[in-house]
Amino acid sequence: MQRGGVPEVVVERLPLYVRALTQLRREGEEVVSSQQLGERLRMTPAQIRKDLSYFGRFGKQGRGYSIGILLEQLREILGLTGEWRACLVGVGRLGRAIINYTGFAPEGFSIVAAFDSADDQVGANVGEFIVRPMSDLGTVVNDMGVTIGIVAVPSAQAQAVINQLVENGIKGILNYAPVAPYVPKGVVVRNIDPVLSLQSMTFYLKDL
Amino acid sequence: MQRGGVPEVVVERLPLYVRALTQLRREGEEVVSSQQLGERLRMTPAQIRKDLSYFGRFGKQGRGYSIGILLEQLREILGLTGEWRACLVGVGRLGRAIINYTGFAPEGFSIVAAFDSADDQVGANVGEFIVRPMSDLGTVVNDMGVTIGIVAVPSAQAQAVINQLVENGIKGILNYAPVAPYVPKGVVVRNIDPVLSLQSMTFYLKDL
DNA sequence: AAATTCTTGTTACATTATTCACAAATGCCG
DNA sequence: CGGCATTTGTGAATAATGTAACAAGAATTT
Repeated sequence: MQRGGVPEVVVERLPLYVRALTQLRREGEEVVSSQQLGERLRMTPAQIRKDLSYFGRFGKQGRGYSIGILLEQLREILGLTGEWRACLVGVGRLGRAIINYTGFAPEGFSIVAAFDSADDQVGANVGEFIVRPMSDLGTVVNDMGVTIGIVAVPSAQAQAVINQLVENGIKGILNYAPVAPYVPKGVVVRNIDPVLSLQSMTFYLKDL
Repeated sequence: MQRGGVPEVVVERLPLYVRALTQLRREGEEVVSSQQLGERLRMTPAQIRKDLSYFGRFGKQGRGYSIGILLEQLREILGLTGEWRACLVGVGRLGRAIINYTGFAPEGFSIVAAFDSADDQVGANVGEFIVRPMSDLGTVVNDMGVTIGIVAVPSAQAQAVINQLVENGIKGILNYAPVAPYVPKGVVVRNIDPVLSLQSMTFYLKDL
């Protein structure tokens, strides 16, 4: 349990609601019940109602939730109303793929600079960016209002890079390196690690 | 070593142990205590011991765990002793990045075929593969012993693709599309969704 | 070889998360 | 309008997960 008494598991489900509601709205719906939302997301209506109740009372008995209103509220709660600026560190294959990934921008996350700790990458053109040296980090973070760092460096360098990001004021880290990084309290980390996912999957597959 | 009765959260932590132990072994260590392992992974020693106790008794009092033995046991438990063959569906930008990702092979996961549902991609050369039409799926799954499907298609097509994979006998799905797919019981899904990760991160960043 | 220090595996306890169940609203139908 | 069908928000009950505590075994020291 963290911030304002809202359990972290609950916070992690809110984006799911945002996504489902967005889709429903695109489909022309205006109202949705916890029942319907639950069917779509394959979770119990009770859980949805309970989750939402941590933040307020958004529904109407006998009717459900106004999609527009709930969506707006959730986006506000999650801090998704503005633009979030991120910098990428590591422009190897993975980093290049991340730069070219078109899924971030529509959700309000923009990559505004690319760094690499290897000298032979610095100065190179990647996507629309010129790769910068790590020594530029402080300036870029301050000047461009960067709050999120995306880490796509080899695991051996990941912790060092993350330390540098944190020292330069980065508050959120999206880590693609296969390590469990240490960060001081107040810095938020999310790990993206498909190998771990596969390795727990095989437990269930192994003698099917 | 029974599967029924082991909490899923525990199974999801085992790969973390495997990774930490592998690293320790590379560093030349032979023995590790739950205390040391806990420091490395930033979790309590009690949790590690409890997790392991679901599967057997691997440690020695007063000494700790033999890294070699524990590693071997965990790899066995997770089904990581052999090679797992996967096919990729979707050879857009994301799919191409996945094909070229070098992190899977060393862990025993190999991509052995690439598909696309768009006709204009079929026949194209991607990495070392010639992109196949979805109609080849059944044959490939059978002939090449593919058990895992990696989905990297636009979200609108994801569910349909997943249905096809399941119909053709795929048992595990690594889904990169931003949807929560429906699969019948017995099929295991893991979702990779960096946008969701960012969207829950911002909750904690929004008024820092 | 006794005392001391470690460290496991496990049981008991504490905390966290999910589901249930129902009063109170709301809308709809005839 | 009255009755019926919905559906929320929530407190209580249940289930799941995590932590602490400790007896017992093993290594190390004296």
